[in-house]
Amino acid sequence: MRLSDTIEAFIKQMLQEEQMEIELKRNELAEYFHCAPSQINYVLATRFTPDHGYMTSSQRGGGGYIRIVRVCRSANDQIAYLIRERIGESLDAQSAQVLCAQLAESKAISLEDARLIAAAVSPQALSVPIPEGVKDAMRAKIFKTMLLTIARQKNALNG
Amino acid sequence: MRLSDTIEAFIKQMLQEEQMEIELKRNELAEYFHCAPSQINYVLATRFTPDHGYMTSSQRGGGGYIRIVRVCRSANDQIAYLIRERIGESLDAQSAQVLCAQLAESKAISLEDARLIAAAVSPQALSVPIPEGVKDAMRAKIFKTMLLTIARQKNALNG
DNA sequence: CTGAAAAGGTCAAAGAAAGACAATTATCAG
DNA sequence: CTGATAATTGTCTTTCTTTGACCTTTTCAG
Repeated sequence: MRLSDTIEAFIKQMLQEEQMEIELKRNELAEYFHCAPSQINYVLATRFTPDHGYMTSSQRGGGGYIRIVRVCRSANDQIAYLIRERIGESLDAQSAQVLCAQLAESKAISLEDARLIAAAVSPQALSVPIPEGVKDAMRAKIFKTMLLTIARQKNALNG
Repeated sequence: MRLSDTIEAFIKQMLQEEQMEIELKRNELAEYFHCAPSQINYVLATRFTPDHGYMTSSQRGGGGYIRIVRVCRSANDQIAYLIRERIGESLDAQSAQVLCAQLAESKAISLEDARLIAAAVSPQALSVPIPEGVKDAMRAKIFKTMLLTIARQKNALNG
């Protein structure tokens, strides 16, 4: 297993046990995992972004820290945000995958539905010879169309 | 016996003994069989495609891997038939709709899943400026990829 | 006030896989 | 025998991870 994954898991563990908000010392954590301090930044940059459902902030100098907050939205808000603001006209493959994972993890949609969206917009599913930019545009449309469909189906149940 | 066949058999052996899902190192496997690493890609591309009932994914970089998931299907399964025979390389919008309706009607998949597929391959979702023929090719791929995902989820429940 | 110490940030380079694809070689049907 | 198809190899590219050198901000002692 990669070090980055281990660190990611460690941080998520902390977030589960404690609560939605933790504070950590970059140097201590780096020391603990015997890695360069900037490795911590790498983990945050690749696994704790807003797309992943986290906000981070930090303070330098004596007594400095890194704060990680888990963002919590209702399922409806989250879906609406994605459709109206986040996705837009273009979505690359990697972001799509991250967003699907996040939707499932936050229980905004079921894991099964998340996998279905991920499958539909995966590079494999879209592997025809057209420019990458066009694929991103199509990915955005497919993603939004499917999200809308899921939202409608959810509402049909609840009323 | 050709090397490719040996590698194919080896991977299938792993998939039977372990479970439906394995992870392997491309370089290790290539080393083991004394062949070029790209040979592994060849085997995957020719023998572990969606049409064969497999899904593959991979990760590059340090700690990279190739993951292969077998979607166990009974030969007479309607989903398997669609993936292997019916859909093929190209599927127009109208046929896609009909197929979705039939799948739901015959209870091969749930109504919700049928609607999701229909949404994903609808003209609306695919409305970007590319030739109609390319869209049909893409529709076929999306359809098959999603069906395979559903099949996998179904038999994850049963065992 | 000021400068050293204590954080954390940035960025680029090195390393570690896997992917793409062209070129070559083997096999096989006719 | 020959042309087509399949298999094999090699080379170059892309992606992800890890490290390290250098930069900026903040605090705090004197």
